[in-house]
Amino acid sequence: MGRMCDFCGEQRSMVYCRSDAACLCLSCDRNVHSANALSRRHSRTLLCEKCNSQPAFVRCVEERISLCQNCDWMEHDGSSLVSTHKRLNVNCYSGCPSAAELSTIWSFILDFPSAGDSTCEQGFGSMSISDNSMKNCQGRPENNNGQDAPVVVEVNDVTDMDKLGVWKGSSSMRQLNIKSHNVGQPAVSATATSPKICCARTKVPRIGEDDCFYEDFDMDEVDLNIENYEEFFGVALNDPEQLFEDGIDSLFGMKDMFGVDSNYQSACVAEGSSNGLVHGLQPACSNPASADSIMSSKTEPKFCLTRQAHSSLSFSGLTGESSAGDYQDCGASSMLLMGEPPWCSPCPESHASTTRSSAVMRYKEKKKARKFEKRVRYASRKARADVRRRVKGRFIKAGDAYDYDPLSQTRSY
DNA sequence: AACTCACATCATGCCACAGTAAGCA
DNA sequence: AGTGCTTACTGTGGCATGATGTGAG
Repeated sequence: MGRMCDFCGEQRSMVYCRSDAACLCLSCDRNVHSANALSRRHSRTLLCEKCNSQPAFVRCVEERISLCQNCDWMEHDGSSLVSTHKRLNVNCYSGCPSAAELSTIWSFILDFPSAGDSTCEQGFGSMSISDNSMKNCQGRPENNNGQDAPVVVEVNDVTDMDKLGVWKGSSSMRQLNIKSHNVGQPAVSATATSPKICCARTKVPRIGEDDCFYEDFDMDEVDLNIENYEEFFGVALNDPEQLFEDGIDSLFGMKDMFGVDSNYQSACVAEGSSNGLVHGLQPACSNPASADSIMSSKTEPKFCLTRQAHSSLSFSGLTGESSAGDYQDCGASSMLLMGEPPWCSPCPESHASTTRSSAVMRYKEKKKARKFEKRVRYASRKARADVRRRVKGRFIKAGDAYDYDPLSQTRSY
């Protein structure tokens, strides 16, 4: 018996909404996400049928089960016979697709239950699958290497790819590639559009900050503003009290500059926090020398010292007895599996200053554009707030005159 | 260099009300 | 221990407002 719908509590949940962090049955999914234009944009996907708590990542054809990244990893570990199972990407969707459209998105589910009427409430109408509202949740290009991926995401150009979050190189993708699973390789070369720092041979895609897989990660819970990149690039730091935390920030600042997903940063810091990593000056990483590495990187700022500290952090996120699920949304695993971090390749000295300035510039741009989305803890409250009428932004009593109605954008006076 | 001003950005509080937790019988 | 009721608290989004930061003169 699967998990019950978080909204009605009566039907078995089938889809997972990341924005709401909620598991919903198809009926409630339609009801909740037809409430207004914003909720219609929520990206949803199948619910993992094994853990019933995470968004599905792939569909195992042999086992006829949808799995999240963690469960997929455990089920199809390379050492096991089932690692050869054929698996299909599970796509995200938004809007209010009909049962038929959902069947198209997830064509591998033959017994797809009907969700009832296909038309959205409030006359919104269903959103066409072809309108780019549907996207690959893992940011993977579809249907490559002859894999019969359920839906082909049409991308007009590179810009559109970025907008869609298509092939932004999520950790999940890289893990599958590395493990040589049956899930396809990217048809679109990431190197064509992905900026890299003096490591042209690296074929690692840039990790997108807007990767939908992480979109509801709560950045508010951990203050991760990176303010110390200047120091990292050459200004000595004299305050040992601040040294370690700034080192963490700077590390992540480096990561951020080179395009690594900010959620990796937050996830790893969160993980570190749970281990007393951030708040105490405990050794940040699995080996005691790691913190010292960070320290030394501060007093003698060089790129390769950053790498040293980085790899230590990666290990801290992956070693030990922790469940792999703890890192499911953390790019750390892939970062580790990729081996050499892309920015650590030896660079000709003549390019160093150019590289650094461009990295700083890109980092600043990215920092400027960064979004700190908050996590919605109670989807039902959000749903109500989304449709509640207001006067100057304030909620009003039911029946009172209003100046803003999220549903109709009209005024009562 | 110090100051003022204008503008931009950020943080906070407010509102109604359903849901939740705690306390009590 | 379990049940039912009451009460207090929480969280949700858009807007207004004050605080803060920044650059020009």
